[in-house]
This record gives sequence, structure tokens and C-alpha cells, in this order.
Amino acid sequence: MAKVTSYDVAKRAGVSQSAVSRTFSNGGKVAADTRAKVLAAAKALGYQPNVLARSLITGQSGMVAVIVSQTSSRYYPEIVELLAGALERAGKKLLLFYTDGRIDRVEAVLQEVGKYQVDGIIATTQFAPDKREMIRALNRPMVLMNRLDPQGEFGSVICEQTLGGAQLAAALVNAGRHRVMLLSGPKDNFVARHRLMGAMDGLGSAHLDTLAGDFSYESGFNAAHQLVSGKPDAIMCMNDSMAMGVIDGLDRLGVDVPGQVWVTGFDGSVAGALARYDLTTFAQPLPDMVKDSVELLIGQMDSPDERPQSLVHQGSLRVGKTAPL
Amino acid sequence: MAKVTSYDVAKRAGVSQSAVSRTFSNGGKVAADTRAKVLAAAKALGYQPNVLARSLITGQSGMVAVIVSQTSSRYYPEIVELLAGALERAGKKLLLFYTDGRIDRVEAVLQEVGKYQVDGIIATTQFAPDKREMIRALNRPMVLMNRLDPQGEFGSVICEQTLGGAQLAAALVNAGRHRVMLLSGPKDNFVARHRLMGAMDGLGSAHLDTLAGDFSYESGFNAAHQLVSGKPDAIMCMNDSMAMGVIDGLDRLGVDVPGQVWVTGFDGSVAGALARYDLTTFAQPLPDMVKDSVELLIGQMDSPDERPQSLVHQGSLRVGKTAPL
DNA sequence: CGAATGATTGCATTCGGATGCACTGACCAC
DNA sequence: GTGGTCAGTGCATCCGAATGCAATCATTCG
Repeated sequence: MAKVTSYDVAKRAGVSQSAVSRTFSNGGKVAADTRAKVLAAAKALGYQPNVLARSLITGQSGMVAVIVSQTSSRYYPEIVELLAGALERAGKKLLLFYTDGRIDRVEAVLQEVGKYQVDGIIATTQFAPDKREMIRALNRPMVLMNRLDPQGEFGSVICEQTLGGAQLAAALVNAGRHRVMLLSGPKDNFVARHRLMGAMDGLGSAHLDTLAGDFSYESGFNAAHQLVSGKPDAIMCMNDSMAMGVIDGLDRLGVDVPGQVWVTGFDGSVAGALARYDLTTFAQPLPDMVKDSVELLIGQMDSPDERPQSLVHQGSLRVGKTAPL
Repeated sequence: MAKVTSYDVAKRAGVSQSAVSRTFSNGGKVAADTRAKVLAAAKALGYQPNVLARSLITGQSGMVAVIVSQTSSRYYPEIVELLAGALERAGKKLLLFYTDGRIDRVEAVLQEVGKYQVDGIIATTQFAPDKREMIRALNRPMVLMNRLDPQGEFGSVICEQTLGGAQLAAALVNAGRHRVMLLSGPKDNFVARHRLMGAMDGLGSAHLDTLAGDFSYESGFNAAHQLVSGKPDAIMCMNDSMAMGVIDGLDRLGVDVPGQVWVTGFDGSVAGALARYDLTTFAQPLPDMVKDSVELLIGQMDSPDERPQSLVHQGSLRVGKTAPL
């Protein structure tokens, strides 16, 4: 009922605590019948090794910290869900941290992460440059998702954002769109900046103007009015959530999509693919990216001295009905 | 750079390890200047107390296990996200477990949970009755969300499902719907069963037939054809995800909602409220439920001997355009 | 001025499990 | 029969922090 320790099991099995420990850890040498006795006793008592105690010695807790910035983008829950599955398959537990997107929260979160002896970190958050030392002090393998580490100190898995933005933009221009409005994401956000850059490159003179959004559905919804005031023939939103918001905002204004104006997103989220939205968007291969992130992290855990890799994925155009390319 | 322990801090501050420990734990008595010295040294070295080591003594890890069954319902990510916020505010870390809805996974997950000395458990999963002993053996406070513990051994926060189903059904009948199809959820699912019961009660003779779904968008989409084959005037889906699937499936079949048939959901999810779906649904007060779950859990942690509470929330009808009640 | 009071502090031990080391036997070769 | 090999085993110690207890010190009281 109460706590069962390896000593309890040892006593019941008539062996030493060491034998119990060896039975439950990997490398241990234990005779078959000893192991059997231990397992029987353990089962009878309902013994479960205390991973936290084990971690004191081994330095391995089996937990991976996942840090996501909780922007209102509906994309993040999708990432977390996929990560949960991938980490589970890798035998790791997921310790979840949200930063609310606020920079000051990042520091607090990093402190908390440091207190738990996680085996690694997967982050989709922005880190201020002056936090670098703090992260280094954590001394744990880390993989950034869709954030680039300019100094290559941490592993990263990104999707070609700039190129994607450019491709999407070029496709619009090729399809005869010449008055394109942009709805940007948070200014300090990595993907937002790169997507925007690419989009502007690809649009060239077809670029009408840029409004500021924050990745949330609401910011798209609210921007709809202003976005169409200049009579654009297309609106490029820097993520799917905002695109959905824009579409709904336009609906309310009586503006037809794609009849009067085209709208595109960016992410390739499950939500954006819902039939009633069916966004034209630049889709990131999220399942692959998640899988790679975990593999990269595991790799870094196994060989800490190797220089962390940076993986770049290519996304692909997803043509939906909001911009019939 | 490497690991900094309380001994390192102690040495640098010229005090004992005990003093360091007392500085960082709550109850400790430390003179002001000692504390200052310790804090200075800790800061200089980048010391963070090792929570896992601490947990060995205190029995408190600061982590709460959240177990969700990953049905394909898009509602679960919303729950996880809210829980993350609420637990964070309570100063707890979230250790995330998915069961994939498979019963055999539940046992594996419970074992894993047992190995980490979590302070408590919040679960939205179904537990087979024979797992009861196993859960009891974990000996940890637990709160069930939208699952009822018939024996009142664990705390629970639920929303009145049966009543909700009945209210929604009655509203449909009152609005003149007399040929109503039902799309059920997973057979062994608590909320699915109760919603269905309520719906059938409320419908009475207006109940045409029931098809089996599994809470996923896809199951709704695929069921659309069969659902309308009997010329119903309304389709009640036992969750929002399926309702969205049904609507999209009907779209493809050229069936107009709500023109030819009304469709209702159940949950009150954020996704279902998207303007292009705008579901009529029975909405659970999820933020309140999440808040209560965490409070209940904390309460159980503080006073383990008190009998766990069961909180029942009332949901409310949300009238959208898929069924203009 | 000596003793009592109370606040700090350090020592030693503890939590639960992993592991280096020395030790025991069994088994084999010579 | 003797020496050697090697699989299994237990002992003792360690991981990092919390805490009961006794020791220390300053302060206050009679």
C-alpha cells in the first residue's frame, strides 16, 4: 500500500538490494532464478522502481522538457500532440512548459527546467541572446524546432520558411495576382520573419502593403476590414490560424473568398485543412519534423560531444480552395 | 558549467550544505546575511536545486501526471492546454501521458506514472475496473475529469452529460424536429454513453436510429451518407469533432445544413465555434472544470484523508447556425 | 556577573537505487 | 588434486538535498 522500495523486495525475495537493482536495470548480471524470485516478489508487492532516485546516480531521468510558446496559434497543440507520441515511442516522458510567448517567462521556465534533471529539451520558443549562457549552463542536449541557432551550438530542425514564403508568393503572382496584402506574425518570431521575407521577395512589385498580426485567429479576424480596404486580389497570412480568422472576418464583411480575394495561410495545420476552410497554404512536414527532432535529441544524448546537427526540411504547397492556384 | 550542487554553493559561501538547503527550502531558518551570502554564491555558480534529489526526502516532486486518452477528438488538446496553464499557476509541472484510447495502454501508462513520484494525477481516461487496485497502489491523489468514480474513491469533476443530452434533444423536438439520427461515441466511453442516454430520453419517439462513431472527425465524415439515408431532419453527434465531420461529409453529398438537416455537436470546443462551422452544441464550461480539477487535486494533496469531492458542472446550450433553435 | 533564552548553524543521517569491488562457488584444464 | 576462469552475489558507498539534534553564539534577565 505505502511505498515499496527495493529493500522490501529484496527482503521478500531473500536476496540483497543489489540483486533487485540489477534485475530492474539493464546492464546487471543476475542468475535466471534470482531474477525470477525478484520479479515474483516485486509483483506481489507492487514494486515500481523510483525513477527519481535512480536518476540521482545515473544522471538520467527519462524526461524530456518540451517548451512551447503559447501563442494563440492553433498549431502548437498539434505539435505537442505529435511530440508526445514520438517521445513516448522513444521511451521518454514529456514534461510540458508553456512560455506564453512572453520573454520574461522564458527565463522563469528555463530555471524550472534546470531544477528537473531532464535528459533533453525540445523548444519551439524564442530565446533572447542573453539567455544563451543560461541555456548553456543547463548543460543538456537541446533541439530547436523551427528556430535556428546562429552559432550551431544546439541542434535544430527547421522547415525552409523563406523559400516557402517565396514559392507561395511566386505561385500567386504566376496565377495573376498583382495586388497582394501581407499579414505578418509577431515581430520577434523566427518563422514569422522568414516567411515574411520570402513572401516579399517572391511578390516583388505585387506587394501592396503589410499589416501586423500576432498569429492568433482573432488578429486575423480583426484585420480583415483593413486588409481589404486597398482592394487587394490576394492576402497572404503568415500562418493558418490568422488565415482562418481573415476568412471569417471577410465572410462577415460580405467579401467572398476566393471570388473577390484569395487568402493563403502558412503551416499546413490540421485545422486549416478542415473542409470548410480548406486553406491554400505552405505545408510543413510536421510529423517528419517532430520525428527528426526526437531522433536528433536522442542522438545528442548518446553522443554529447558530436556537433549538433541542423536539419532542414522542405515544405510543399498545399492548394486548397481559398486560392485556387 | 557542469553540475552545481548545494555543496559547491556551501563551499563558496563559506557555510554548510545545510545552510544552503535551508535557504532554498521554505521552512528553513537562516540569518539574513547567511541567506544573502548563499544567494550570491548560488547566483555566481548558477546553482539550481535538484528537485529530484529533494523529492527523495520530501516525497514531493512538484509534478502532476496528466493522462489523456488520445481519441482523435480535437477537444483533448484544448484540455491539455488549459490544464498546462492551471497547473503552472499552481506551481506544478505537467507530466503528459497519452493512452491512445487503448485499454492495454492504460496499464502501461499507470506503471510509468508509478515510477515517477508525481504529486497527483489528473485523468480523462477510462479505467477498467480491474485497474482499480493498481491505481490505489499508486497511492496518489487523483482527479477524474468527466469520468465518474462510482465508489467515490477519487475526486472527480464532471459536466452533467445526461441532462445536457436531454436538454439538447428536447430543444430539437420543441423546434419541430421529429426524425432525429444519433451518432454515438466509443461504446466504453463515459461521456459518450451518458450523452447518448440523455439524448434518447429527450428524443423519445423522435429518435430514428443510432449509428456508431468514435469521436473522430473522420468517423463523422464517413458516417454522413448513412446518416441521411433515412431522411432525418436532425443529426445529433455526441461530440463536436464528429459533428464537424458530418457537416463536411454532408457538404460533399450536397446536403445543406441546416436547410435540409440540422446537425448538433457536444463539447463546446473552440474548433466547433469557428465561424464556418458555428455548431449548435451543448457546451461544457471547460475552463471552470479545469480550474476546479486542479484545485480539487491540490486540496487532496493538502489533506489526503478527507473524502474526495465530486463536482458537477452544468453546461449550457450553445445555439449556432447548424441548428437554429 | 552568571545563567537562561532563543536564534543560527553544522553534523550526521536519511531518502531509493546504482555500482565498484571483493568474495563465493562451480566448472574446467592440466 | 591444484590452479585458474568466470558468472553471481552482497557489502559499502555514492548521488543531492532535507532535517532532527546538538552545539554555538549573542542577547537578555535576575
